[in-house]
Amino acid sequence: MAFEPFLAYEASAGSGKTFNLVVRYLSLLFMGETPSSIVALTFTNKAANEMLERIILTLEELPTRSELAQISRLCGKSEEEILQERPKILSRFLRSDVQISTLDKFFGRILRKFALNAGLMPTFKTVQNHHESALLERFLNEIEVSHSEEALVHLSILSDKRLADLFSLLSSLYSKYKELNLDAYNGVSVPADTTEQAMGIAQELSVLVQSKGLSPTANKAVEIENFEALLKKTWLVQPSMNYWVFKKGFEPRMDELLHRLQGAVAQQMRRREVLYFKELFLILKIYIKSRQSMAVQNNELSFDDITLNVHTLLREKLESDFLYFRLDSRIKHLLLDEFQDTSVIQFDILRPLIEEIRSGVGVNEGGSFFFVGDVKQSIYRFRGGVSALFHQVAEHFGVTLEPLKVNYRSKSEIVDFVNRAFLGKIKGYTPQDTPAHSKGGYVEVLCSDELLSSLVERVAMLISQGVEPEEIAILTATNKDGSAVEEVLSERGYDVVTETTARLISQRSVRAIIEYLRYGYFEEAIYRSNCAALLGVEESVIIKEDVDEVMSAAIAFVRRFNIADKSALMFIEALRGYRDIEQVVFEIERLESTSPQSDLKGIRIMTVHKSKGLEFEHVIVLDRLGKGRNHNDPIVYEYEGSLLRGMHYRIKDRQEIDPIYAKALEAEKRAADEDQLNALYVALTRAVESLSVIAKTKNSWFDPLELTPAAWGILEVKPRTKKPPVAEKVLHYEGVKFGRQDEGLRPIKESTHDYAAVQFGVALHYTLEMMGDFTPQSLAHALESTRNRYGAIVHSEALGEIEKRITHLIEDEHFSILIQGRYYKEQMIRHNGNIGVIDLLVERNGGWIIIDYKSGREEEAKHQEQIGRYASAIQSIKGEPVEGYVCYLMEDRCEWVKCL
DNA sequence: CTAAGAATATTTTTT
DNA sequence: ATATTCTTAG
Repeated sequence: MAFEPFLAYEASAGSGKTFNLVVRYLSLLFMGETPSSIVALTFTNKAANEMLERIILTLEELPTRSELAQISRLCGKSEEEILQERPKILSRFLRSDVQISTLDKFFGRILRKFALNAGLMPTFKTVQNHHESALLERFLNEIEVSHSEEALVHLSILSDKRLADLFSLLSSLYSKYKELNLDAYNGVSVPADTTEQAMGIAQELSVLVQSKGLSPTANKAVEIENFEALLKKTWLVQPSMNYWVFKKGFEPRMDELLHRLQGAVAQQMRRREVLYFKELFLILKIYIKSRQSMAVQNNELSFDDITLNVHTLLREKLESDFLYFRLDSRIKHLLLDEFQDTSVIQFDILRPLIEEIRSGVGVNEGGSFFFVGDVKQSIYRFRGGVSALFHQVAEHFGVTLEPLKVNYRSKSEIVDFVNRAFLGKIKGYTPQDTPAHSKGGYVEVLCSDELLSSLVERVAMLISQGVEPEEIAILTATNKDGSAVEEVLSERGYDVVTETTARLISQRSVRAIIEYLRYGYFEEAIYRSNCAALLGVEESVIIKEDVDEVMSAAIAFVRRFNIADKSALMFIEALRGYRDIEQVVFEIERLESTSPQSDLKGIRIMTVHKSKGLEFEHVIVLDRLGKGRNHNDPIVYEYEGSLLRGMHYRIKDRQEIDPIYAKALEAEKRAADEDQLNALYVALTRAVESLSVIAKTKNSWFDPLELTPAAWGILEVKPRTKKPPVAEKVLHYEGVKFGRQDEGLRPIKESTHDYAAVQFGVALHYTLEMMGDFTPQSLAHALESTRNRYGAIVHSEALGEIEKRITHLIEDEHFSILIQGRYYKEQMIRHNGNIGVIDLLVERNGGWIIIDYKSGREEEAKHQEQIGRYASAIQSIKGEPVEGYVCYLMEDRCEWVKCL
């Protein structure tokens, strides 16, 4: 098998996608390519980190890894040759600017580089949401300036929507505005108004029906006051009047009139549609403008803003020659993971890059393009993911497409079950094979109307069989379901780990505080009712109080109702960052913090979407606790492959009288059903050893699979494997940064429950990390970044405090002596399988100095132990003397503790 | 037993 | 916005 430069794998669940990505990546390295010429992109940070780790681990353990043979075959070198080159390759990899990241980070990096070309500041901050009220204000201002008030009002009346609903529609349209032709309706003439005509026909029909001497019900049914009332009639959308109370007096003339009436109504609906889109696109243009000027003014960009700006920059603004020269003429190899989730815009940004590679001329000679994905696991359509791209791109670029058919993850009973469940349901489903050694496994399907108690039962059963809680994962349809499961399991004394994405402000206790503060500020009863409902108390118990002192009002409230959980405490800390009550009530919805995670050990609970790409020994998939989905997008999008072909205005029952619309609606329904099926596929393919499906008896999420309660195989529990102490393995990264401390590499200790202190520590480290060197100038610069990033959480006194403490450090004599030499910041080391970060590592005269900053002395022993571990790690790889220091950045001075 | 119409309950997934 | 439940007429 020779190296195929243009290759894609259709990788079903568990078929070794990461394995193949790693083999591909390493083969490129062993073929002599530099790490910086290879860009590998995934969708989640988790996946990016995993890939990086796997690459390093594989390189480390290459002699014993199964990847070795594959790599050898791919790059046409003998295994001996490869092993011989390994140390050189490893060391080069570790020294390089490795480009393994998420698409969003990659785009963010490009945009920063070219920020000035895009009319942005390179220091822009990435935010989840824009400041909604400010954006609305700006938008209305633009509306006024462009004299479009009338259009806005008209649009609002046409669609019978409030401004707030229109506004959220606009923000969802914004992310795909590049796919729309905003001028599509410019020359379209508005169909003539047919209300009169329709009313005339309706009148005629009414007279005809009433002449038949039918029942009062029939006569009443054809009584029509106005056009709006006509639209509400059920008979209007029937194929014939020969039914129900009318059939007694039916004559063909009635249907003739009915069909003419339907034609007139359909045209009226089309008229509404044209009017709607004309106004909507006009307004959307204004929205886009205000959104962009808002981004520039606040120096804040959302993920959408970044992607769209990069697109504009790369596809519209810059000469491509100039661009690629500056962007990175070095990008020679592109590896894309989870390709089925790529959006049209995202791919359009990458397209020229692939075309360059495909051209194969000049610097691009010998380039390659590789992607993996599985259209069966495409579940991000709502976010713009277009799975049709997968085959389209493969065909367009002449990419060899190969299926990976063997499932290495799940035991055979599970694979067989999944094959049975999805064969004939997912279009083109090919059953997966299992290797001989993964015989066995256990699957059960339960039907129950007491989902939660059945769940508890299953969990108890697994635990009683000797399964470790950490090996169990419960997958839910929604985050809300996840919280419900969490609640019921922790009530029974189980440890749980929730990985549902719960924003701090959506926690019950926090919401209650917010509603209370709003009640105090606005004095409107609705907030009191909300608050009382959240707390489950009588409304009269909520008393309006002065909330000008936000913090103390919130603290008093929390004490009174005894709701001081972790989230509430963290929220109160976050309130510190707000100027006054006004800022709190108007801006709190933007607070981005997430609620603190529960303990690290326990049963894992997450949504199916979150579980994608992960695997667990024992999986329980729980039916949705609430009702099924409900789309309320007023627009029906019509796709042809990856191309947005048309948009239709959603009107109730329109499909009955408008075949074109019916077709679009049908296609949309099919896509939605497919999404649901794909989500189920993801859910059922996470398990290694056992899988339990707990389904409702009616309106089940699993209905499309037509499952019947049964069990297959035997539940086998692996004997408790005490992890043998792994031989100390260390690895030292040089000059590479793989993320920030606050992004999960350093678990934040919460033992003190002092969130202010935690936040302070994080901000302090961030500032130190942002400093180019240890001068007052770079401190000032770094503080600016910190203010941008943590301004909402860390109050300004704390920033002053950070400045003071770091100034002590810069001026510290001992420090200036210690850092004489080459120093590396934020060095990552792998240590017994864990990744650690050394704040500052100094290389001097054939020796090393490790410095770790701390903001408090609470856990001194732990700090020293940690430094000790890092030191022995460095010592064992470098074989050179190492000194370790903990540097306590105190309010008035630096204190040094030498370890080792 | 069937269908209309009113009243009522319930209503995602995330980088 | 839609699914479900209830009432009513035939």
